[in-house]
Amino acid sequence: MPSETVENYLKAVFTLCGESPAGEAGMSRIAAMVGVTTGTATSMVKKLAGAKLARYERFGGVRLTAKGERAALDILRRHRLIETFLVQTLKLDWTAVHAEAERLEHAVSPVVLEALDAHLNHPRLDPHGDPIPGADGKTREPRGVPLSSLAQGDRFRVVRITNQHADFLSFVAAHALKPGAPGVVVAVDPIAQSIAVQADAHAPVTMAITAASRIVCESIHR
Amino acid sequence: MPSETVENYLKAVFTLCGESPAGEAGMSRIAAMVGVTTGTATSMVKKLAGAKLARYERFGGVRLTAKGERAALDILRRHRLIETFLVQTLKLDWTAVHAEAERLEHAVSPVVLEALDAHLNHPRLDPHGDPIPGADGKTREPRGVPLSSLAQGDRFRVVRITNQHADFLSFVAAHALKPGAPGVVVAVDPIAQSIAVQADAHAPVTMAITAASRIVCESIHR
DNA sequence: TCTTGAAGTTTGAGTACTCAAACTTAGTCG
DNA sequence: CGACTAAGTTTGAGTACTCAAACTTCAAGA
Repeated sequence: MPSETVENYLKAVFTLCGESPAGEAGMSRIAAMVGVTTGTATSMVKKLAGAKLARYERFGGVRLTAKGERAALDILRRHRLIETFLVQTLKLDWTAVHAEAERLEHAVSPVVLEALDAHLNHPRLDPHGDPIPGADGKTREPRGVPLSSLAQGDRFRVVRITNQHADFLSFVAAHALKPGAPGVVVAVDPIAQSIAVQADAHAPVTMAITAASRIVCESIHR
Repeated sequence: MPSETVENYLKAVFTLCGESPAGEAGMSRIAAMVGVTTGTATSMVKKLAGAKLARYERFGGVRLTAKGERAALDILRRHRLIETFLVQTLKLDWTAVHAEAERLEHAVSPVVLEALDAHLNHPRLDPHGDPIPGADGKTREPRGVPLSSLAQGDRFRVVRITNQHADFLSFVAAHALKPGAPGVVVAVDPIAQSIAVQADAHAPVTMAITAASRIVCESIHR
């Protein structure tokens, strides 16, 4: 059973691989995500490789093995199920549960996890719209495109927020852009690299394209 | 904020002090409860003393300071609230939740804890009948006497089980002696050091006086 | 009083993780 | 090409916790 520390590295490598086009994670990004120096990350990645959880060679990128990926999906399942529980059952604030789940995910046993899953009625999405992997590790990615790819006048519905920072989530919530919310693209300014959007019955807000890329939407054709 | 390890020592010292007539905890018992060697316990107790959480002198007993006691009660609150949650909300088995709570108690933040407390409607007893300390650390001990102190023919109601071992709890459950259950003392044999009891509408069972001392009851006068 | 055994303490070493700082590698730009 | 830089690696040391084993203390009993 991997240690809490190893689990955190696994999660970091997994998400970074998912975000990078090459499907590889760089050392400095891993270090930043886990919150350690790059030296520490290097030695821990070696450890992951030693445990056959990751593939890695000196000065090359890091990627998970099938075994490592399976472990990462298990952690993700725990994390997202806990987030769902905290919001749905305990009524905690949507923007605060990520940090809480981060601590709890290492302490829930399989028994508690499955009981939680049953209690919540086997949810498939967490409060941020992220898919919850099944007990078998299978995940169904919700389809959608980044808000940043839409054009002026496009109508959309938010399906997912892919940046868990509390500040960003508060921003999203403040402008009524939570998963499920419908809205419209008011303007796109390629020079300023910004996009203005408006959730139904809310004031419009302008944000950078980079920020909008973290809000995943499906377009509404009417 | 005390580490997970320190929290475990605190809990051990607290319970042992509560159980001992002198109100002191011995090193070997602390070590056994935490699951380390006595040498390790000695050095950790020194650390507790250094942090003003415990009072201790070489070859003397260990006891908690007011600060240490406050911390221990906080951990106990977390532990018992979590146990209550696991049984009441997640419908987990009464006999299995102790171990689960042991892992989770170190990972719940004050915010989650209070949300849990509200969700459960501020319970005052956990599934074993143990009192749940308030957020202020105040505890109301349920009154009762050990089953072992009753005499033949005495009718009683179980109020609390003070041995959390899964085996013991299963035994208790198998004979319908869970907290709240009414019963009667069938026989007491001082020579064999045993006591025979019978829960209403169940078969009688004979157990050692030592075992019966872990079942706390209130007698029923009718 | 002397011995003995149980309980407690100390020491030295090991594991898991961390950092700072010196160093290597690989790619980029003048 | 050669120098610079960003990224990655290595080293040496430190923290928190652990054990095994040698040692000390204390309280009895012979």
